[in-house]
This record gives sequence, structure tokens and C-alpha cells, in this order.
Amino acid sequence: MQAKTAKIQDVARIAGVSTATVSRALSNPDLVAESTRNAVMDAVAESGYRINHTARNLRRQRSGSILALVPNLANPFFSQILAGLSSVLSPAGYGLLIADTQTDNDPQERLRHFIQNGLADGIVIFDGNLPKQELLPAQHPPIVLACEWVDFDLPSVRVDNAKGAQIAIQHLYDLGHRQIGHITGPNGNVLAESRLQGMKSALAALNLQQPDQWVFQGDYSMDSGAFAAKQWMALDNRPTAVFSASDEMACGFMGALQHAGIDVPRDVSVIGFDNIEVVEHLTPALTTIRQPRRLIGQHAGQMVIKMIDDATMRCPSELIPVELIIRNSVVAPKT
Amino acid sequence: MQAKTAKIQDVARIAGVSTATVSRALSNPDLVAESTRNAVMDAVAESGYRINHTARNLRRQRSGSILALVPNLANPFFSQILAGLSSVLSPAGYGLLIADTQTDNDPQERLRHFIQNGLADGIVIFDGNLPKQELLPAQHPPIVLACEWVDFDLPSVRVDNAKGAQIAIQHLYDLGHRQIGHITGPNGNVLAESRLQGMKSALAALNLQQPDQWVFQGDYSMDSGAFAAKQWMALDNRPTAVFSASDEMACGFMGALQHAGIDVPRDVSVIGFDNIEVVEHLTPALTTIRQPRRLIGQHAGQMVIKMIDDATMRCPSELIPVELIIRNSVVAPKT
DNA sequence: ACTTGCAATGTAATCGTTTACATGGAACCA
DNA sequence: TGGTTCCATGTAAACGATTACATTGCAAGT
Repeated sequence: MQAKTAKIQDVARIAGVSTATVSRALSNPDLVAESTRNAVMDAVAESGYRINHTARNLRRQRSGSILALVPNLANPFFSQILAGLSSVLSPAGYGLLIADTQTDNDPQERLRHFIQNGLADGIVIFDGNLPKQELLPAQHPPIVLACEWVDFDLPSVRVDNAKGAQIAIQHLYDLGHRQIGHITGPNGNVLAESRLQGMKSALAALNLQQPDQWVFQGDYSMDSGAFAAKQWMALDNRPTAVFSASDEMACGFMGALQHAGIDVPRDVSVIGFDNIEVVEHLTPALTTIRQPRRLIGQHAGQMVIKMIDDATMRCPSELIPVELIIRNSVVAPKT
Repeated sequence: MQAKTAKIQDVARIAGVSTATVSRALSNPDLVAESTRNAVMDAVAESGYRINHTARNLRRQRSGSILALVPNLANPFFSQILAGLSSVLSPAGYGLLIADTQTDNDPQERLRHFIQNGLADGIVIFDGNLPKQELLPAQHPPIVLACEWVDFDLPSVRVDNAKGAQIAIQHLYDLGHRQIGHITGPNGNVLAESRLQGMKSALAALNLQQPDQWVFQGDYSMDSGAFAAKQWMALDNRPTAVFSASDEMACGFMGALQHAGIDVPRDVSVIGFDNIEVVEHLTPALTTIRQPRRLIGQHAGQMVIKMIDDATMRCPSELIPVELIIRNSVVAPKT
């Protein structure tokens, strides 16, 4: 251990003032006279002083970071959202702590750990399946839910999933499709549910039937999309178009069909949800519903910061608009 | 503000012991008698005590988290690596702080900020282009480089990129290709360089020529792969196979070719690098060089923890093996 | 019986800031 | 001139843990 890093005491000594003045000069410059402020700054430069955040945080009763709880870090869906989050947190002086909610077997305890231990000044939750009773009553730092949400009253930022589904169905309908299948997200997932519901009511409004075997159970993974393809191929009576609750599943679905020699979109049209980056480069390029992921991250970040700054603030939930991106995976059905 | 959370004092009072004993009972159980230990545990349960990490960290002169510096958070390439990292950090009691190195315009200052401010007990750097002088001399927490590396002596965990390139070329060669092109990574990137060099020496060993116009400048993005496709199509004298320095570029390349009506692999074989998840589901499924990304994250995490636990430790760099994944994007050239 | 050693615990200093409160002086006003 | 007010600064008490050092009591060794 060589020359320990300078502390505020050292700066104070060099500048010939008290530690209080140094502290003020640094974090509240208008409180000190200009001349002293300059002296302090010089002393800081001379000593190479850097603030000790741990000490500051202890004193201020804060942690200086925001925690993001994601259900599966390995899922690239989150990378852009996190990038958006990070881009608003950094400038505001917050660190971004990231934890995977599904790594171990006691989510209950783990969640409590994160929420109650003062590890974060605010939390952004991307996982709608967390044990709800942990979120509800206790005193916790500001929480915002992003993408997924839970049924009681916590502020959230999300897209209008039902609307997205409706747009997708309408698009298929407009091109002439009357037999429309669906690949769902995992059971119990709020996104999956609302996309499913959105689809159902859109179909109903259009007076279309959808037999149960046209609804394939998925879990957002590519593999589950590929599995849906197998089921589709096994059908006597195949839907002419399939709306997938995620782009990843659509990838898997199209891939498996193509590997089996089935032509997309000639034999079946496919529409996805999310607009992840790769789908533009697929063949056929995937028609999909765009979710502005970066934006979602940014809004969530801004919201949580607002709630930290003003504890009384009740943020309204935000609904980010979705958008149909037309590419080449949807065409009129064969006649 | 209601009932402030219990502190160690409260626990001590309830258990009828001193704070020192409580502290020991919690973090060093064998130092206290079993009976007192139980009394303390009961008191903890009764009071709902949860440790204040900020205070502990201040006293212990640590921060309790590890920082990951990634060049571009939005790049899904990192999501699995981070998942691996997180999976070893969490159990060890470290938080994972994530920062994007490219968000703002003064990387120098930013890097210094992270390194010197005691924000992290250890740092994992995924960006080989950081200002090197910042990493070199000063006293900093343990640093390990992952994936990318810098030329001087810092421990790293990475794959054998040159070997990967060599395997790729050999595979193409074995199938009969003698005219082989390449899409590079960004200029100055160590991965790009070593894959390029690996390819060059493999070609030389096989006595193959590679005119300059067969080497397309890319930047790892899908778009740059698509751009390379344009250049490939403009060539009079096209290579029969292309080795791409990343799967993403290979996606863009294949996509753009297919959209232009060119058949992969019949008209040109493509081999990638990374084995990102989606490429298995492309049509054709992409033949590629697999990098075990999750493993890289895990090893980097273990290494940095080791270095924190034992400051004298000099970790040797680790080389994770790569592997050829044969799929359908490479076939023998047209005769 | 007297020392020695050890195990269990307590006392209090310490980590590096922030900030409530106290102080001193200048400016202003009647 | 004496009294307010206000600005700039200093003093010292927090924040909530850990841990060096001191203390105690008891068992064992001689």
C-alpha cells in the first residue's frame, strides 16, 4: 500500500479551510465564496482527491445505484433496454446494478434481499412473475415496472400489447388471411396474456374463428418457435398465417419450416412482435410489431429518478406506442 | 418515515450482548459461543435486522461490487457473457455494476472515474480500446480483460481467435474452396486483427492467394455485413466462400445476398464466428466458430474474485477453446 | 497455589463524508 | 451607535458497521 488516496481532510488542510467548507465547495458550490472555492479546487487538484462514494452514501443514506431485475440476462431482448436505462442513469450519477431474477431457487428471499437491503435507491423490474407480496406492503425504494407488470398499483412503463396484437391481426386480415394461428408466450406471463387477449378480441371483432389447435404454446425462445413449426406441419387444416408473440419464436418458427422445405411466406405468412435487430436481415425479412426498447429503458430510468428525487411523486404509468413494420414475411394467402 | 430499520445496536440490546459480538456472530460465527450465537440470531429475527452494506463497505474499505465495462451494451453478444459473470458474482456476494464505455465523449475521464473512485472492488473490461495509460500505472482494483485485451500485461480470459480463424479456413479448404474472402471487424480491434492474422497465416500455409478486394471492411454490425454483400456482388471475380469475423455480419451478409436473389450456400459459402443463438435458426443455418460466451463470463468472474481475495495473486491469462459448428451455410464450391 | 493460555466477550476507535448548529464579522438601518 | 440580518465558515455529531485491543473467567500445567 503506497500513498493512500487523499481524503477531504487533506484537501482541507492544503486549502487552509475546514472539511465542511471543502464538502460544500464540492457539492454545493454557491454556498462558499468564490475565492475559497478556488482555493479548494486547487487543493483538490494538488492532492488528487477523489470523493469516497461509500462514505458519502453512508452519510446521505443512499446507495448511489439503481437496480435492474431482469428475468433472464442472457436474453438479448434486454440488451437494448438496458442500454437505454444506462444512458439516463449515468449522467444522473447513478450506477446500474443488474441482477438476474432466475438464477437461483429462492426468488422470494432473493427479491427481499434486493429490496430491503438498501442496495439500491430505486429498482426497475422487468420480470412480472416475482412474488407479489414482496413488492406490495413494506417500505421499499421506488420501484418501476418495465415491459411486464403486476396487477396492483405500481407505476410502469410498457407498450400497448393488446393494441400491437390487434394491429398484427388487422394487417393479416387486410391481406386476406382468415385462418390465423398464434404462438403464445409462456403461461402466466402478462405480456403473453395481453397479446393473446388482444388477438382474441381482434379476431372476434373480425368474426374469425380460431380452433384451439391453431394456438401453439411457446415460451419466447427460438426453440419453442421451432417446436410450434412441427405442430403446424402436423396439422390437417393449417392456418394461412401465424402471429407470434415474439420475434425470437418467429425466427425459430420460420427457420424450422424452411429447413423442412416449406416456403415462407408463400405457404404461410408470419408476423412477429418486438422488432429485434436480426429479423430485418432474415429471409424473408420479418414483418413485425416494433417495440422501442431503448426508449422503454430510458423512460423507466427517468421515472425512477423522478420518484427518488421526490418521494411523494405518484408517477402515472406510461404507455409507449407500438408500430407495424412491414417487411416480407406476410403476403396474401394462396387461393 | 416509519419504524426505521433495526441496526446492529438494536440487535445487541435485544440479545443482551455487545455490538461487537453481534457483528462477529453474523460474519464470523465460529468466534462466538453457540448459545450467544443463537441469542443473536433470535434477536436478528425479532428485530428484522438487515445489514447495512454501505456501512460495512465503508468500514471494510470495499464497495461490494464488480464493474463490467462493455463497449456497447446494446450488443446482444454481451448478454450471455454478462449472464455468466452474474452467475458467479451473485453467489460470492458481489453486485454487478455495468457501464457502457461508449456513451459519452470523454472516455479517458470516464474510465478514470470508474477505476479510481473505489466504486468497484474489481473490474472486468470487455473493451480493448480504452485509453491504455489509464490502466497501466496507478493503483487500481484488480482488473481482468475479457474477450478483448490490450498489449501489456493484464490477466485476460479470451478465446484463441487466430486458431478459430484457422479452423474456419481449413474447413472451407477441405470442402474445396480455394478462393476465400473475409469480412473484418472494425479497424484497430484486437479481435478483428487476430482473426484476420489467423486467416492470413492459414491461407499462406495452404498456399492460397487473397486479393485485397476480397477483404471487406466491417464493424461487427449486421449492416456492415449487408454492405459487404453489395461489394461482393460488384466483384467480377468473386470468392466462392466468405469467412466473416462475426456472426452478426454473416447474418447481414447472407440476408442481403438472399434479398438480391443470390443463393447461399450454392452461390457462395459463408462461415461466421461466435455462434450467437439466432444463427442456428437461419436458413441456411450458419456454420460458425463457437465461442462459449457464458463460460467466458464465468471465468472472468472467478478470476477477478480470486485477485480480490488474494492481492498478490498473479493470474495467468486463460485461453478458452473454440469449436467448429458445422451447419448448412458451407458446401463445396460450384465447379 | 500460581502462573499461563485460551476462549468469549466488551470497549471504543475508526472508515470518510455531510450537515445541524454555532460563530464571527460585515452591512444595513434607524 | 446599537441592533438586525445575512453570509461565509468552523465545530463536531452523526451515518452503521468492523475490529484492534483490553478484559474476564476458567482450565490446565507445574
